[in-house]
Amino acid sequence: MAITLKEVAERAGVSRSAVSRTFTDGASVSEKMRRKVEKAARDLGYSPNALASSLTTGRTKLVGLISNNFHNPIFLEVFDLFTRGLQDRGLRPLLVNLTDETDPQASVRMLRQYSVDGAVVASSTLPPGFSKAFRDAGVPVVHSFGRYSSAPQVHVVGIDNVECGRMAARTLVARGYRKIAFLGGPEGATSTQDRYSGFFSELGAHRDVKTSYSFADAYSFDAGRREMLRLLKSDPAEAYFCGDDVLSIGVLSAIADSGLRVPEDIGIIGLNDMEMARWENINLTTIHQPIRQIVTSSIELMVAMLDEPDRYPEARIFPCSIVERGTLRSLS
Amino acid sequence: MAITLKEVAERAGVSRSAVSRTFTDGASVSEKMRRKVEKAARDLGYSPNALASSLTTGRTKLVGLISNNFHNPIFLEVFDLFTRGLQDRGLRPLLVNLTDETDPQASVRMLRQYSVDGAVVASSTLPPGFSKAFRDAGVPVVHSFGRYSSAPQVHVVGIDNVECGRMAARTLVARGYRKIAFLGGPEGATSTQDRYSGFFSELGAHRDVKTSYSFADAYSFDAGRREMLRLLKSDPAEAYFCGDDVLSIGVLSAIADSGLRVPEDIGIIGLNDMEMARWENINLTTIHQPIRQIVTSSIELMVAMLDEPDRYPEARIFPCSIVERGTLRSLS
DNA sequence: GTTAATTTTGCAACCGGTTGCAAAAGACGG
DNA sequence: CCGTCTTTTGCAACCGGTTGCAAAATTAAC
Repeated sequence: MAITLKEVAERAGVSRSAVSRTFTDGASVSEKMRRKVEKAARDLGYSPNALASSLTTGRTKLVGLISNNFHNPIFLEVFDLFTRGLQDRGLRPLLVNLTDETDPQASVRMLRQYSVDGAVVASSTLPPGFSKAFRDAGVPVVHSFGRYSSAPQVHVVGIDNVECGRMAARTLVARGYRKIAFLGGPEGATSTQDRYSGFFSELGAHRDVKTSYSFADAYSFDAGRREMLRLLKSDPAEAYFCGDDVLSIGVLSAIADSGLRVPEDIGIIGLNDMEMARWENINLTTIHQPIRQIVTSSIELMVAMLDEPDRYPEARIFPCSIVERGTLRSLS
Repeated sequence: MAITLKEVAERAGVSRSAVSRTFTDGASVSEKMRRKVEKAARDLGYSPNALASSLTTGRTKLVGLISNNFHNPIFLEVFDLFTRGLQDRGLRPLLVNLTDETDPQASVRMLRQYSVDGAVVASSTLPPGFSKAFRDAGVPVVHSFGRYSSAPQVHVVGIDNVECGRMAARTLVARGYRKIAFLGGPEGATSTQDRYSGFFSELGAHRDVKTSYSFADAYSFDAGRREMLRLLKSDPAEAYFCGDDVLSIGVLSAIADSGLRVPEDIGIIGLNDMEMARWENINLTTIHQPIRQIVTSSIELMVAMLDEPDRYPEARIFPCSIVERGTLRSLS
């Protein structure tokens, strides 16, 4: 159906190699030849078949974009940034939705069938072992929003969730809260575990602070609301560090329904600083996660790995910062 | 790097064709041969190269998933549904972000280079001409959330936006509002235009209703809030039909800030019924758009077209319905 | 046990490109 | 104008598969 190299060659009256070379930059073609070929190509509406060429060059410019976070609005921004960033570099994202698939091998096999040049795992909940499966299969991989490890097996770009936990704890203590709780996201998520451990390691130094914790079963409004409604039934804490902004918003809604006020009766601090957090009717105090930088850096790392597949694995950690809005009582 | 057909053939001591046939269903292979080949393949960790086979079969199982809506949370759900639905049918979504690209030809060329089997345009703002460019290039295309036309040039799956406009108008009139406004999304979007025309065609029959209209410059919280703050300065209407839920939420926030109450002072009706609309702290009355059905139907249509590329174009229109929540005064 | 009908297998050409190599063409110097 | 060096071009093999066709192997029928 589509026009092939051969047809262009025939029309231009040159060899197939000549046509191939005009469309390969860096190849040796005279100006005269190039013009002749380009004319023929234009007349015929030819455009080279990227897949066929990948067969010999070994590069498809396809990059697997793998995620299981299709319910958290911040991931729409993540996808936006990734797709645009990859496109700008001539790479094509092959999107893989892991929602109902947890076996890394299946994804690895699939992406190898399509000869992707690399894979980006964009998820804060998948375990490090998942991305390792790609590396073991010889597929360059970057785990964005993944767990930081001091001896990373694969490239990781993200934040230090342990430090975020500490930061939240310090902030709450500084505001004078003395009965503090951790309301985490899914218990199995690495991000939840790390924030938990940072949070409580910091609070360990404060013997006068009463602590408690629980987990929501998803990073979602409903999960947050449900869990908070449960907590409100019996002796709630003075302030909660929530696993995520969207969870926090559910929590806020539960509190509002119960007739209590934020921040007067209960303080809330979230994490992510998603767009909604600054909506005037939410106005959530939260910890900012530098999504844009994480994505940009992930793409740069991916691009670097295409030229240097055995690059020594590194972890790139970006600092987070508190964004003060209206859901914690003020310092003074 | 990866294991090839030839290596498996050598190890199994059979011809390359034999190996190829064991991995092609419907091909003639004896049980004995199949076992021999499968053993060799397993030992070597072979998996066939989908791209190489596409060269001869003419099918890549790649489907372009094209959108420019990377800021509206409902599209995260749309992407979720599309990726899972396509995956379930063995198709692979190649994601194309059109945010900073408006020339259809560039996308068409790119997707042809990757020999996609088809393309899904998922956007309520792209003009019909955009998807037509794919059809003209011989790429099977479905425009999801696209403009309905009685003589569609390409397959369209979506809702009747004109009827939605009418529905909103009827609802507002029935609630006794007599000073009614249209607060649309981007003026250039086909969905905005259609809702506008339906809305005012219905109101044309009511001479006693005062009308007005304006447009937000994006389907976003900020745009809605900004526009509403402007409108509130001078003689606002009694009720607004907003182009979209996320716009409505921005509008609600502006109204709350101004000290007015919803629905007592101003009524709001949105469109989409996104997840957030039913959050207890938002509780938006809106028009439900059956996203799940639209996506499922789009995928079915896409799959059908793979077998029958010249299928006669059809429009599949799904009915919308009003979801009554708390932002319009009650009927009584 | 033969022979015919059927199934399985391998050969070789092909899909749409790329690329090493050697021949052809141009550029340069004298 | 000739010889040499450099650039451009075409040939042919290859990338990793598929497939029509005919030969080989089975199976069925007698």
